[in-house]
Amino acid sequence: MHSPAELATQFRSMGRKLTPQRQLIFSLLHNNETHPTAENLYGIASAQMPGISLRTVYQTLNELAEMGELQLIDLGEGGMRFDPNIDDHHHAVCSVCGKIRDVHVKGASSLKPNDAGDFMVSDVGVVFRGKCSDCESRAVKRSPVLQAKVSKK
Amino acid sequence: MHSPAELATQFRSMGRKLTPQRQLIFSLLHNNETHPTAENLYGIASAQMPGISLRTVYQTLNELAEMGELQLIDLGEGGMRFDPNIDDHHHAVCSVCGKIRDVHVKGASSLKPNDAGDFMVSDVGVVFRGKCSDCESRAVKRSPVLQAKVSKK
DNA sequence: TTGTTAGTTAGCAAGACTTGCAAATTAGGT
DNA sequence: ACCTAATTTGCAAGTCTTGCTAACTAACAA
Repeated sequence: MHSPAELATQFRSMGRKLTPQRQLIFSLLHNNETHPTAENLYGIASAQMPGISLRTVYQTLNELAEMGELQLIDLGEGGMRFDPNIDDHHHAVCSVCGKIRDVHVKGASSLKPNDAGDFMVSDVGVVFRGKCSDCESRAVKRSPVLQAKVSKK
Repeated sequence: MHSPAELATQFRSMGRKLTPQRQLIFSLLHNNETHPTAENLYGIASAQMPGISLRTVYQTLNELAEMGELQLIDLGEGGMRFDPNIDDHHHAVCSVCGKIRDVHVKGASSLKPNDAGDFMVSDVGVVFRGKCSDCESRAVKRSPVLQAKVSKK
């Protein structure tokens, strides 16, 4: 996603208005790596601008997506996630905490479907599922063995 | 997915009943490569068994998914798709006709996230988006150039 | 065959997420 | 300060899926 300032210019050049709501949403998305849902953003936005509506958040997100400023991610968990990172990247999803990380994948763009006739690939998406380092270390700390050690004190 | 007969045995060995509804759904899924939605299956099932409920279709699909007999695919198009193919495979989605094809991808399982710390990968999913051969050839047949040729007759 | 009962089904209500709509509001130019 | 088209709100509605429960039935035993 471009910077809030650049987006502002772009919106105006399209004959669209630069409302405080839009500015707020631009700023909340800028450098945001949390892959928020619309509801997530609405929660944060409400704190800074009481009265902003969820409808407006959705609307602005859709506009940005149409402009190619956001990547939409649907992991089948009941809500779309919005990613302002539009680099060529992929995602790693922790099945414990649910967090999504942006990851780069060497060789991803040269992957090819082996048996799909003459399918013309225009985009490749890779999703890794597994356990992130935070959850892994937390699991170790709470493992039965270690807990036994602790409780012997 | 295992064969309907094998699923029947498996269900019974779990103390579950082999109802006509389940048998029908097993048969509709067997060798089904259309990646149907619950609604799709309900439509076909209703034709053969008027009165079967959509609720039952969902229920059976969820049971099969929990048993690891189905793969769930969510492409962010507003409905889960069910895939009885549980081989190690991936998907190619045509952005014109929406059809999903099962594809094998050489090297997919050795892909690694480059910058996600110590993320422990347990599963990798690849989705190709593009245009399938059917839609490609259809586009050629209807191209302006060819249409001009045809209209000159 | 009949009886028993735990597992299933059907149908509807409700929940989660997202969009349509129309009235009220407002940014940006005159 | 005024106009007007764009935007925001709030609510209703749409889509997909699940919760709930009364009615039903497969499976087993006598």
